[in-house]
Amino acid sequence: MDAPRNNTTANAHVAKANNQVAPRTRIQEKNRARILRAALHSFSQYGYRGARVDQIAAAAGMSKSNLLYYFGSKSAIYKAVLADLLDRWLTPLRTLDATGDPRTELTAYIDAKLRFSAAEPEASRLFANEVMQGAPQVRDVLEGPLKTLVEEKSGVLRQWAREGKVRDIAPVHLIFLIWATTQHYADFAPQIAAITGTSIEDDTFREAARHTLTTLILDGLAPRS
Amino acid sequence: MDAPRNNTTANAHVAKANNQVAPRTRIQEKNRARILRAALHSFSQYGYRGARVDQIAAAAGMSKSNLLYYFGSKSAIYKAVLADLLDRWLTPLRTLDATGDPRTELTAYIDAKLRFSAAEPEASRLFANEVMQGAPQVRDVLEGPLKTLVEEKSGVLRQWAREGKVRDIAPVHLIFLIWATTQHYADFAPQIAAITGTSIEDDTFREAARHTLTTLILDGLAPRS
DNA sequence: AAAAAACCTGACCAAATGGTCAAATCGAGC
DNA sequence: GCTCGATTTGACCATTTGGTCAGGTTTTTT
Repeated sequence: MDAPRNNTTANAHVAKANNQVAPRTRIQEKNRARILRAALHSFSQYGYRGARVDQIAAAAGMSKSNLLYYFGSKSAIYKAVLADLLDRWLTPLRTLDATGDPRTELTAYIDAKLRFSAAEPEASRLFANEVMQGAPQVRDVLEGPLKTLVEEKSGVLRQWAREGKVRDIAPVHLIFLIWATTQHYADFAPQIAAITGTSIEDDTFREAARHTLTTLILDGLAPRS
Repeated sequence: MDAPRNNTTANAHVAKANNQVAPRTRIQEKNRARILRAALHSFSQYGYRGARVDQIAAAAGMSKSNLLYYFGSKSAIYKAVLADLLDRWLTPLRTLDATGDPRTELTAYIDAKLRFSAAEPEASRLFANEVMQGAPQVRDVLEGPLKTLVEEKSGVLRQWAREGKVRDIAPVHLIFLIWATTQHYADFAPQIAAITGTSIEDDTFREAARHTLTTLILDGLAPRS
């Protein structure tokens, strides 16, 4: 994808602001937020290639030119949306605590992931899309911080196993199972709606999913007698 | 998406053949197969909108014009690929047998799904893509045959529960769990590669996934004492 | 209230994209 | 080797798409 466009005199300040965390003005703050929201919607539904800049602009309620005033290019919008998203996606796993009780910790983790799927299904889908397309933008995050984090939490599970608190199963596959199942409710929402008539955004349904998942996982993990 | 194009005199025979199961000639058979293979590759990686007709043609080793001679439009190719795929995707669940032993049946089902992810990761990704975009082409299949099938197999699980063979958990969520986990290995292959350095196509890795999954699920499903 | 900076737009452009078509080539049956 | 339908292609087209730009309007600063 493209490098950010050359800074013309007209908007050098914005191009600079794009790479900063905090927007300069109230208007920038508002418009950047609206763009990111609209872009998340489009990118999550159509993927990078399939999303259309003018559609994002329309959804954000502004002209395409104005959108490109804030983000110099399509790929710049995409990268901004993705950066915004990664942290929220990664956070729940970080909180898994080795000193806590496995049942409590895993229950909390599964619940957090299910809530994320319910609260931000589009974020989940965008992440899925990016990864499915070979993770061109986030590969370094996957190979770096995420890999490290998974190795660390695998260590937690192995430690629990040594302490006899859980069974000795392959930790990465358990982590994949939790990711897969919790994200499935967001990523495959249309399929789930077609079959069950409801969605993970419905509290009752989410509670049923949570209950079934935690039951299966925790009892499957319970040490054999 | 578009309706198939009008049959011009030049290729009415092909337009007709497109809707038939069997191609007329050896050349048609070969070229249609090459197109479908190339199209699966592109659509699974970029989604419907993101895929490019000329790219598919190049990957199939023919001119764009020639590709459009066999399939009159982009959406016609897409529909053909998807139709090709649906059956293979649905088959494993159909074989789940109420009269069999739950452990045997579920193990076989999980294994079949994992093998599908390993053998046809692109098919799995294309299906994921289609569903994530709201299942515009396959919604009727999801709401019809798939829903019926899921309800039938939910009945099987409930029956096993009544017979005391498995615990009484919400059947659909168990089915979703198996779908999610097994497809995850195909759909999120780049993420899995980044973390583990291998993929579900590797026999050893698939065996580890199979073992962890079946262990957790079967023991999680074992009746409480 | 000026001046400066930030914000916004419509007109415009080059490249890409899905698709058409007339004409050339191929290949099996006679 | 001729014929006729099947196959293949390159030239071409209309539309879409990401992006630019000159200039106008609004907001902030002084």
